[in-house]
Amino acid sequence: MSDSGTALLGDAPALPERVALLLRERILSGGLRPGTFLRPDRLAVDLGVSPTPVREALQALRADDMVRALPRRGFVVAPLDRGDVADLFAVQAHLTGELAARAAGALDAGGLAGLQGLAAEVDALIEEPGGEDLALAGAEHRFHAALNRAAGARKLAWLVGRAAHYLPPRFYTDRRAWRTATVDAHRRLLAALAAGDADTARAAMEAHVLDGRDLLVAHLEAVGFWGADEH
Amino acid sequence: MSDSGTALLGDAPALPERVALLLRERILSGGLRPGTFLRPDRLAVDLGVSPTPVREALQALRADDMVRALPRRGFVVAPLDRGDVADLFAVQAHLTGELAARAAGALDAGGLAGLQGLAAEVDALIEEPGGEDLALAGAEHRFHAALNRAAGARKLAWLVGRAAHYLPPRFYTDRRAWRTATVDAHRRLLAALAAGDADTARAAMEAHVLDGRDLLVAHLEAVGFWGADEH
DNA sequence: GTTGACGATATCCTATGGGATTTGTCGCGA
DNA sequence: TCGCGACAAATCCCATAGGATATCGTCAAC
Repeated sequence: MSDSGTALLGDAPALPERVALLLRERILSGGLRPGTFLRPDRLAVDLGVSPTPVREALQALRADDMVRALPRRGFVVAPLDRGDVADLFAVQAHLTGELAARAAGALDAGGLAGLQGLAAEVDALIEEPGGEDLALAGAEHRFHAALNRAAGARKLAWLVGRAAHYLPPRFYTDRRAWRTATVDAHRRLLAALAAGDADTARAAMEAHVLDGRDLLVAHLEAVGFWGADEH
Repeated sequence: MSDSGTALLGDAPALPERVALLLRERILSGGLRPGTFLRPDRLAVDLGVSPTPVREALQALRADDMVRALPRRGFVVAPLDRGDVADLFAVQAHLTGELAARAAGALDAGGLAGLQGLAAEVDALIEEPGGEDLALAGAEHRFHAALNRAAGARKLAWLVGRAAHYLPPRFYTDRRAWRTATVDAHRRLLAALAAGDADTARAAMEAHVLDGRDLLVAHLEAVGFWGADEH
């Protein structure tokens, strides 16, 4: 907090959101293990920001159930076991599948063309091996957002977005397996949407989400997230 | 900011949470219609608190998708139509039912006795016609929380808690129909739990949640929440 | 009538400080 | 020696003030 304010962060979106993103990554990277205590004021000085945006970021993490508030005592990183991840992605797959199925029934020609364009952007970025992770993640996000908008179910899309915070970009964008699986999933999904086949769209989307789950689980295993559990 | 700080609020839980509760009630009561703009600083002076807890409360509402943030322009009350409510409670019923089913399989004698005790507290408060709404809502909450704990699915319980913010206490505790339906639902649920009958427990709980949905819908109709929609 | 720039307003964040509560330690008594 | 109560330190929670930046309304110019 000596010289220039934001020290180790970029400066594109709002500050609380960037802090929340950083904390989410630290938690899922194993840097902050479940049970770790977080002191807001200390975090603020460590990150080089003031307490206000840190407070807000911790509130956001609390809404994701990634930290829990201990009144007058700070925050703790919430527990997360294999069962939790399984539950989370089971719901995620179900809801995302439902959204895809609804989109299949509600999509007009223009909407379909728009989705195809977004999918093409994603595919193009996937093909580039040295591509920007952030650009790829952004394109993927826009694709899903457009699909959800087409489905016309705001609250379902909201729930999906909540749970999606458990799968940050850098845990999948650089995985070769995910890249190949994704182009295939998008292809099958778009074919189903074009045909208005809700059931196939649902199935393709569910499979896509479960691919993401497998990636996250593999990552968590790799970093030893579960610690000394009974394996 | 003139004299004593907290002017029109109680003082039991944390301040941001109380502000969030108050805003949630205002929105679902029709006082703040979807599309209404909210200015954080103005809200702060109107409520007689500082901008800091208001910021945090609005962040919490944003996590519930009850308001949306417009960067540098404040917040808007999020849209909510009949389809949204239907979706929300369909998911809520499914997840709550799942939790009940798991509890049926995982409950030991002590846990069952504890739940029966909590249910008895709820029933006692329901019988008292002039009973305290807050006490009843608190007892009901503890009952469901204990059940969710017994089910051992943290993330499912978390998702249920998010969506539950759409059903504030005062929209159901004073409804006679809800009171009679609730004692019956609890009785059937406890019987199923005692017998370890997961399917019956699930069905009873789903019906219980859908009762709550019907109450909310009736309330929203009564206050003219939907406004000039095509009915 | 449309476009451009200017000033007012409000948000977002920083910085600081006080009040209240919890934690940790010490001393006392059993 | 062990349990218990009180004091001190640390920390959170919230209030307040102030500055940097983006948006909106207005007005002049083309």
